[in-house]
Amino acid sequence: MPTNKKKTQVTASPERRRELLATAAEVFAAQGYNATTVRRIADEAGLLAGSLYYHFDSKESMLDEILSTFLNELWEGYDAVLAAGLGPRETIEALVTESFREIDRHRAAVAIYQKESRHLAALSRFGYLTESQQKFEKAWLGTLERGVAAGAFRTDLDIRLTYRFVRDTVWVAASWYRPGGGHSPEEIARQYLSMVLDGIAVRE
Amino acid sequence: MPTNKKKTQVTASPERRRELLATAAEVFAAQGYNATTVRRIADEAGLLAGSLYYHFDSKESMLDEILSTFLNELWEGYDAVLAAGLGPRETIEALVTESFREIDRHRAAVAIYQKESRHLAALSRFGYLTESQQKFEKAWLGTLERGVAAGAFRTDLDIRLTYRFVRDTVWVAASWYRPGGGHSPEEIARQYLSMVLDGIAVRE
DNA sequence: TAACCTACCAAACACTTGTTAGGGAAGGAT
DNA sequence: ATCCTTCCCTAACAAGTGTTTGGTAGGTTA
Repeated sequence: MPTNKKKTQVTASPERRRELLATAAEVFAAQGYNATTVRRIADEAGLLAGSLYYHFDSKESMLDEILSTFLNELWEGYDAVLAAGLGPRETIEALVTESFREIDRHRAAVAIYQKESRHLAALSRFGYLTESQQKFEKAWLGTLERGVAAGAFRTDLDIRLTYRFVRDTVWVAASWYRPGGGHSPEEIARQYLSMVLDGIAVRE
Repeated sequence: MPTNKKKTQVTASPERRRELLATAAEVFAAQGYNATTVRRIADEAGLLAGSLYYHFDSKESMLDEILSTFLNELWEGYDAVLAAGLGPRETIEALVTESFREIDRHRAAVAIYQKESRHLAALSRFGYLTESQQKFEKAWLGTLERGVAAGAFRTDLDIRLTYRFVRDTVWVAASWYRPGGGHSPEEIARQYLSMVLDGIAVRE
């Protein structure tokens, strides 16, 4: 026998899995996870509800795979940035740019993450969400603190407020961003960084 | 007979209604509307599921009342600001401050609004959500354009991107804000405005 | 040809959901 | 003492939920 697989799904082509997960992610993002029925996903994918269980253990495991795949890719990019040894301002710029690239690639997953991660974190299966969020906070807050110490960022701001500000401004973009909509991720990142770093008011 | 009331709920004290709506809003905000069962709300309020239908027509009408009450109060404040004839920068400052006050007063409703408004807007019953959103965009975008024309705001930014940026930075605060948590709404508004207007970077 | 594997369907299962109907206890008004 | 109003409970309903079981068409392999 080959290497032990999951219980239900004995054999399956990875391509078909990805297809189904993509449509599932789209529906989850549009309707919300709980409001989405397994039959709706099947409809959208062109098969019947029960047939999904040939590919996946459960509705929850679909969500799990969508989110963990996204987070893994995200941290690949983040870790590369954090390991590059850049200065605080350049690190922030690189993190923001990388974030918008991830939104471009995984906008459905990001939207789901934002809507559901809070109450999903309560389930032990999704414990990695809390881990990721802590690692995230450590990276961003640490960089901001480095920047304040190095004189790159203002000292008169509450640093935790600043952190939440920067974090939120980046990720809520997933709620309105549509790929191929005039602005490239890099272009959006540039404008966002310009606003966050220098403000929208005219200098005297 | 007294003035005609709704179908089911013949008589009821407005105070009790508000109590129940408050706990319902809290649960909706924490778990999401669809993930919240009517039994869970009843549990939290200390009565049984069926008893809620003495006070309300349906689960949906609870949500409706929560959101419309919030939006009515919000527009009371906004309209006052917009009618004051302030300059663009002062208008933005006043709108942001007012927004944080509303988050302070209706944080549960705001959280619900953010999570659910997108797909609720599809239902004709919640058509006022779309109306409100359009009015909202008109007010903010208009003020920003006025500011650009008057030389108060930068001209090199995409104005719609700026609008979404300012809008989102304000309202996502509802996801982490907790009343009585050190910062007053006015204090948070001051810091947010400082970041949005002048940026977080140190000036040369 | 026969055996096998992949990917699906058809039909049902147990359970949860929002909602309703009828009743009753407490208390004020008559 | 009787009635009425307010507020809740008990008990059930029908529809919709995620999931399972057994079967099967069509291609690949032996």
